[in-house]
Amino acid sequence: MLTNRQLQVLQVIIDEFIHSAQPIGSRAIAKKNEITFSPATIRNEMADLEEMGFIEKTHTSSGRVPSEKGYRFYVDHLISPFQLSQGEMNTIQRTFEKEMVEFEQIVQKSAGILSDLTNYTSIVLGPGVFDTTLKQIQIVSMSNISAVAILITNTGHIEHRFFNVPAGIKTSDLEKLVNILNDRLVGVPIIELREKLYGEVTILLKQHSDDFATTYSYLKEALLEEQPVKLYVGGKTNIMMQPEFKDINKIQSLYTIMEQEDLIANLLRSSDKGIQVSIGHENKLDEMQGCSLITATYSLGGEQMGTIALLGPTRMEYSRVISVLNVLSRRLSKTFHSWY
Amino acid sequence: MLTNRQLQVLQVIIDEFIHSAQPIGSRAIAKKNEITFSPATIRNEMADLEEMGFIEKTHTSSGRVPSEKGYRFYVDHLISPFQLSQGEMNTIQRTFEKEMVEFEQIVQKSAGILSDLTNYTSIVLGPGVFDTTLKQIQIVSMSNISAVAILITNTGHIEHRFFNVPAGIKTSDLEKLVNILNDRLVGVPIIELREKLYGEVTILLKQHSDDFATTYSYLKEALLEEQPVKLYVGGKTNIMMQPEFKDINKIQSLYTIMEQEDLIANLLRSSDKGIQVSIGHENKLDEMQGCSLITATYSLGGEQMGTIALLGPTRMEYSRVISVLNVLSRRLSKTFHSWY
DNA sequence: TTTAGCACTCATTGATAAAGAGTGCTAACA
DNA sequence: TGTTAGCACTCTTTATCAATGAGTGCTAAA
Repeated sequence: MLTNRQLQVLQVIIDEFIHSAQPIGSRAIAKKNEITFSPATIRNEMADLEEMGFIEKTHTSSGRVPSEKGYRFYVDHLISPFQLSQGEMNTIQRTFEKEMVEFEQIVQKSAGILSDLTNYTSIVLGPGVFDTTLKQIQIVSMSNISAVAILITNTGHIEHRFFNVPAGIKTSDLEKLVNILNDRLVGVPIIELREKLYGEVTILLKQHSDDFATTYSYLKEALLEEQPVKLYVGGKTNIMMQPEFKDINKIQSLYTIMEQEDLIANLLRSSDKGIQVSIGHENKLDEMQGCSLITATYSLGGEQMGTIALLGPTRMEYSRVISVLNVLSRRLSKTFHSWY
Repeated sequence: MLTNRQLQVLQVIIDEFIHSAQPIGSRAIAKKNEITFSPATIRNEMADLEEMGFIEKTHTSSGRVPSEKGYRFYVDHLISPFQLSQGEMNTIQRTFEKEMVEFEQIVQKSAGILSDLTNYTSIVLGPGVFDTTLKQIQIVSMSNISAVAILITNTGHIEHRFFNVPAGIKTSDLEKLVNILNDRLVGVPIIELREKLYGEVTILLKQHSDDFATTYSYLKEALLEEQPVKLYVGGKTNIMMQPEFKDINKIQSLYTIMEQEDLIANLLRSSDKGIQVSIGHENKLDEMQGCSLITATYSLGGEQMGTIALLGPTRMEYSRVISVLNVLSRRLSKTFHSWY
């Protein structure tokens, strides 16, 4: 549909605009080495490209700027694979070589790398409960009336929940309770926990004293509490360096939306496998107009575990960002794979 | 040193400026009810106040603006106690009434209240290790080569540290180890942990096998890891609403400094008991020029536990902020007191 | 001692002009 | 017939200038 020459022109416009953030005129395009035709010819092509909706003018006599449709086309057809420099690869390598035994830590580090390497804002969604199973439950009594349950999953994730204990419950009772729970629950996938706790285990505990049942009901509640999602954001201030965000109101609305972790977490969680690019209006959130969000998933044994993402202006270094995400998501998958 | 009339004028200037963020002229001052003298008189007084350094002009024929010295004087001598509205008191009350069993939770909520109530940015330093003692250590084996130690303090704070386990160590060995540790360490103040671990316990464990000693050395390292400080920041975007921060660079440098949690934590930790006000240059950090930081401490049984703070422009609603901090720090102290 | 009056200063605003970048169209060219 | 040079035109940006208005400092009168 597009002629070869139009493709060339479009590519130059977007490449240039991504780096300069300035509208590109026909003269500037003609100066490029790979362009062998005159500004007048380019103007004709640009008129066509504009008619097709790939580029826009900021005013009647301005140079051209890519439209969102233009970016979409660029991402789908024009970007060339980007090679990270040896130095950058080394940085990543070194970070992952450091012995890390903790899930959270590695995920957090990744957020840092992403934003440092791209100068955009990174968002990393920690591994979900997808195929994690319960490894152990422990209960520690804190006082006469309260105790804390500690949940440990096979992925090394640890959580604790406080709960109330009825008066008169002895430590030995708690121990008995925790033994029963461990008996029944170790190895159970987290997502099936609710079902087990309400079914099987409840029935089993019916045989015991009332106090026991009350304790269990408190504990059950604590165990089933929705845990706030873990979201790691890196390079939050990077966004302020982009000229399209020199306006404080834009920044403020973006920051405000980013503080709603649930929202962002859901956004990332629902992202499809592999690299996904959402440009401007393709994002559902109004606050993200003018932004692009690029996501990549990481996985363990084919099972999708979490998502890493970069947020920047629609005028984004797509090819660079995509390869950084690619490298890092593979790296993450590999690391997790080597653990389990 | 200052005449009554000068005090009055100074007070009006600062009060007004705090609310309008605009230089105040003599005419505007004369219009105030409590002012009974003419603009010309006020101009004379203002000239004097300026000479003494309490107020400044933005240019030769502008109205006056408080200087930092002016704010300092205002805070020390002029502010009148401020009463929170009944509604605001209720908000606080309601938040604290909700049953909260967790340290972190209550501290985090406090940060939220502070920023909501003042429209500034709140920073809350969670309770330090000051007089917390170890309640229990648990160890859970994660794989052949790694395990996790879980530390529980008497204040309900829970932490976990991963560590490597030499090949050949059995679960029963770990149990033995943890029993020894609990025997020796329960009730020990966290700040003495290092000493104990290196002294007494190391000696005690010398008797056991080499494997045991190796395991212990890994574990010891993990236990003594510096834990990153817990800092809760609320209403980060509030700062963007202040007209003095319409400049994106200023915002960026402030955000960047606030991301250095260690720095901020140290700043707060070193703050003196009670309410402390640092105005503009009184702050040590360059990035905080033009800002005021007001801190309040909360305590348990006379022992200082942590700090809550509000950060805003030097043009801050001091009287309101101070009373909010007062109310909240007392409330926090009270809550913690009722727990232990 | 206080205040009215007045000249003066400076920021802000709007209007106007000049410069410059870029376009679209037309006509000439290969 | 596709390509290009030329040119009139549009629109932004920047500078300059004048008018307005808020506010001051000083002087002299009350």
